[in-house]
Amino acid sequence: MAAVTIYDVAARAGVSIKTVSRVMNNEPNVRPAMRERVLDAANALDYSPNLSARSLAGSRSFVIAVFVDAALTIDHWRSERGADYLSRIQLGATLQCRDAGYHLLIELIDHDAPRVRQEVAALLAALKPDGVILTPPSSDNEIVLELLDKANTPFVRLGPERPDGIGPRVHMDDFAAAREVTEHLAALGHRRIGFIVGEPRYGASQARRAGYLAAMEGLNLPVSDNWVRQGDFTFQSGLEAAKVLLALPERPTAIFASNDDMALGCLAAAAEAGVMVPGDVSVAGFDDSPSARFSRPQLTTVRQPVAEMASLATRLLISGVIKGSASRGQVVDELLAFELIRRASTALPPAP
Amino acid sequence: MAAVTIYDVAARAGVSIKTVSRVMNNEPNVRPAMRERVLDAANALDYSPNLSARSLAGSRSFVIAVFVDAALTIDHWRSERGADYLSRIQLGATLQCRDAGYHLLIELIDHDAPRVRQEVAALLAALKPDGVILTPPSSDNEIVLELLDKANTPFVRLGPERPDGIGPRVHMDDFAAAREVTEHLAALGHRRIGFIVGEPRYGASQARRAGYLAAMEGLNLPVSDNWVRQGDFTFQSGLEAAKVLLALPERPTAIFASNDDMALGCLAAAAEAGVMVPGDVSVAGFDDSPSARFSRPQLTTVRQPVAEMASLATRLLISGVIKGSASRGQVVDELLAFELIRRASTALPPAP
DNA sequence: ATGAAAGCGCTAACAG
DNA sequence: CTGTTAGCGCTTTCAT
Repeated sequence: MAAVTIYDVAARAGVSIKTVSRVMNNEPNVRPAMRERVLDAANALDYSPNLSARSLAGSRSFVIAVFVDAALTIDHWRSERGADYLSRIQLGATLQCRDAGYHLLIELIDHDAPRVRQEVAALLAALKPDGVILTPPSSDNEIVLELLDKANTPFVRLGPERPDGIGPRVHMDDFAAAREVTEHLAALGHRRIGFIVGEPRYGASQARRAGYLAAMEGLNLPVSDNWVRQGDFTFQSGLEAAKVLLALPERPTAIFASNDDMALGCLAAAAEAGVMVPGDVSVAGFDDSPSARFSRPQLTTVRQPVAEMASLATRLLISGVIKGSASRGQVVDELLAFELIRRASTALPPAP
Repeated sequence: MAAVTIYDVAARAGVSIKTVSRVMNNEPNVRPAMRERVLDAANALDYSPNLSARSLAGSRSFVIAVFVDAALTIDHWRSERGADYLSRIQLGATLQCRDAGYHLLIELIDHDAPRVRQEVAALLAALKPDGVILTPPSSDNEIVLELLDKANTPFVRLGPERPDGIGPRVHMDDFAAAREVTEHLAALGHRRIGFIVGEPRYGASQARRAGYLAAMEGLNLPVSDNWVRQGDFTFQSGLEAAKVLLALPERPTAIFASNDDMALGCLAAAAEAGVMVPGDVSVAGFDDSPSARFSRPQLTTVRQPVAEMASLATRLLISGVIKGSASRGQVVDELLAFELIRRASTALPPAP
């Protein structure tokens, strides 16, 4: 059962291995008749080129790697909640890879361990991936960006993330999305709108807060420092922040949490406090996670085009549009549209 | 920026490349002092062996592949519900791989397309993975099993699945679990217990039904054909089956659905029909999916040790306990424990 | 348009 | 214990 190699195909087709190689790689300079003959031989033998050999000899590995934060991802997997972000990435990226004969590798990286440098360098040296997709917060990790650049490995930074830093980005406009949520609440008649900030390590957290503040200012609505609470994207932090907000003497009639998990925490806090949602207070989230639809009431939130971003990133990488450090001059900055999803958790404020 | 190779390390350490190879692979027959010197050189140069070269030259590829059904997985990803099974697999398998310097590849395979044979053969030829983890329903696909065996690729069949067929298995006892759920309902006082069967293509479906029937018989409880409805593991099928069950003249006081999605369908059907859960009818599911905890009331269900199964399978593969077709004689059959999770959806039957 | 030769970076099978 | 010599299966480069 020795594996069938390019030599077997060449022998059967009566050509040189180079010709077989040409055919397998769709290179030019092969007469149609010849190509046909080689293809027939390959089919008859069930030939499939060995990836390692191709990768070793050539410049392509047919592997796209996705770098995700280890601690975060494991946490999400363990909690069986929130693994949703990675699932969407996998959906978008895997399908593209499949169509192009590529393989997708999810790699956990210890985003802020002292050994990131070594870990990532080793990964790149060992795998030599044809492209890397960076997810937040690695999209903003300068060490990672530097190593990718040095290794001349094409990569795409998946947003949201800080606008600075090198490299191609595929992202969405968190600022605009947060502004739109806030304006939606204002349009319903809310004037006292509370906000729960996300984990500060994420670029998205700042962007969303800025969007909220910009909307409030644009609408000439007052913003009290008391109404802006710090959270960290967890259910628990949302619950605690909401507790404080709901206990305020002049409490907000609406709370906008920077993500769905925290918004669910708000719902829980409201239930505990005997406050009706949306009767007494409206709650909006961000992400459109699956749980946003299982909650009672269902959450008004923002759908992020995560699968679409991953899909686009993968296509850019595979197509060769992005070419490693060679493309540093060239700017790739794709902005994808979000969508405000209005559900039952936001409604008119209570009559005064 | 040429990549650093084994020659660079050998030169710096003043030894032959073979010695470097020995050190990198933890082979014996290297004096500690020598090993130290090589390690120092490797570190100084940030050397990391090229995976493709190792794979091409040697017998190991440091890749473990997980075969999942394409249609099913894409569907789960799209619906953003149920992707949970794959997430748990990834949790268990990825962590083990990471610890051992292996990489995990999730491969979608078109389980019942005419081209499975070619698709899987190509995958094995191209990747030469050190091991393959088969998930249901691929665990039962004879073509896949045959190809794996022929390619001499070690593999583990993740259960539940049919007991027949070759190869090592890591699974849980669906029969016993279903029996336990049924007995739990009976212990609460239920005598008329309905059952919703799962998608027939899954071995688990039969096993769970058998467990239900065995429990009923063992308890001398009547089983009416009317109480056993066919479903297909979807919410919708659970909803429809439950509608029928609830409309029965002498309707069951408890419904045991073969998975959580269908159980959620039951909850929806009950709500529609104005039937209280668990006041009027108890509902139990199977899987302990995340949504089982978001539902109202929360579902009584069975927790499957999916991550543990994947973790064990990965360890078996990496450790070399399972050795491809060479091990066909040797029986590996690991049975992992499930857990009945009692939540609010099951309670005493209504007073007659 | 096709082919021959020379590696890619590593491990395997021997030699010493 | 350490080193030498061949490949692994493919792509590259350079002839033809």
